[in-house]
Amino acid sequence: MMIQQQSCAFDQTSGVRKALDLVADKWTALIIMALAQDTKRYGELHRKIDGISQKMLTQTLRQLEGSGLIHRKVHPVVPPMVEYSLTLLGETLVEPLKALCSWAAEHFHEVEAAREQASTEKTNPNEAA
Amino acid sequence: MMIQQQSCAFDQTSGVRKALDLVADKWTALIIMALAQDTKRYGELHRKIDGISQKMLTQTLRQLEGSGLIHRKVHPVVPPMVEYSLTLLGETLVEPLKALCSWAAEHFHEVEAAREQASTEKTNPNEAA
DNA sequence: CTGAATCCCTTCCGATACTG
DNA sequence: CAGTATCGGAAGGGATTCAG
Repeated sequence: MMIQQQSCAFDQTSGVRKALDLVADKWTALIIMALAQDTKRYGELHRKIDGISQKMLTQTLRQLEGSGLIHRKVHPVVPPMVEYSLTLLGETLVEPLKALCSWAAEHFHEVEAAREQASTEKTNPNEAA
Repeated sequence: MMIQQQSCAFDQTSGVRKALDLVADKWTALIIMALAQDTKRYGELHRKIDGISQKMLTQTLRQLEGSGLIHRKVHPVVPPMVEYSLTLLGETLVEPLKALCSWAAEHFHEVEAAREQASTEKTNPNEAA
């Protein structure tokens, strides 16, 4: 086992990995973005993100809470009511995330076009002649 | 099957998903960031990222090439030499990615502190008294 | 050097059922 | 409503081997 050290955060892998491991959870960013607008209840998140299962929602929520990015407020009422909101730390993540989403909104057409072209080239190799 | 439409890209899930599906590959962002500096050969990337296997490197490289984010230039020499570089489209992704990495560099201490505290609270529940 | 292909183990994650 | 527990398929990804 070796310890590798680097000075610049995005010059090497370590800093990048820490960011991605947090965000690349496929659901993490969705939840952050959903909560960026306002506080939401468990069911609201479940309905809003919709593709997510209870398992993944709860699991990701727990992880985000443990990482200090969201706050979980339990209201002692019946039926149970739990509200999730971003912490101050969580709010700082919204900006970079929005930057990424803006990029996607702006360029995903080009990405899909490139993919289309890549498929076409595989199908019709004579194009390259 | 239902079609859900939204006006704002990061208001709903679809736009966010497209961005994350591209970046959340655990290796994709690393490669983009590695190439952000300059053109690199296969072996250089392999050495620089280092945690990656040949399989994942090649696989991710192919995917990025197919998405039009990187360019693959084969030099007809022996031994073989292949250089990878960002396309113009790929370069547009660097900015948002750096934003994310900057966030990580700036806040990952807080995240780890929160995680530490979360573990402590589980171990010592009497803290909350 | 660059890469393809296989094996195989691990993790992810969705579906389902159950609880306070 | 807001979870927890378990099962099982699917996918991710590492190690190894072979090839041009």
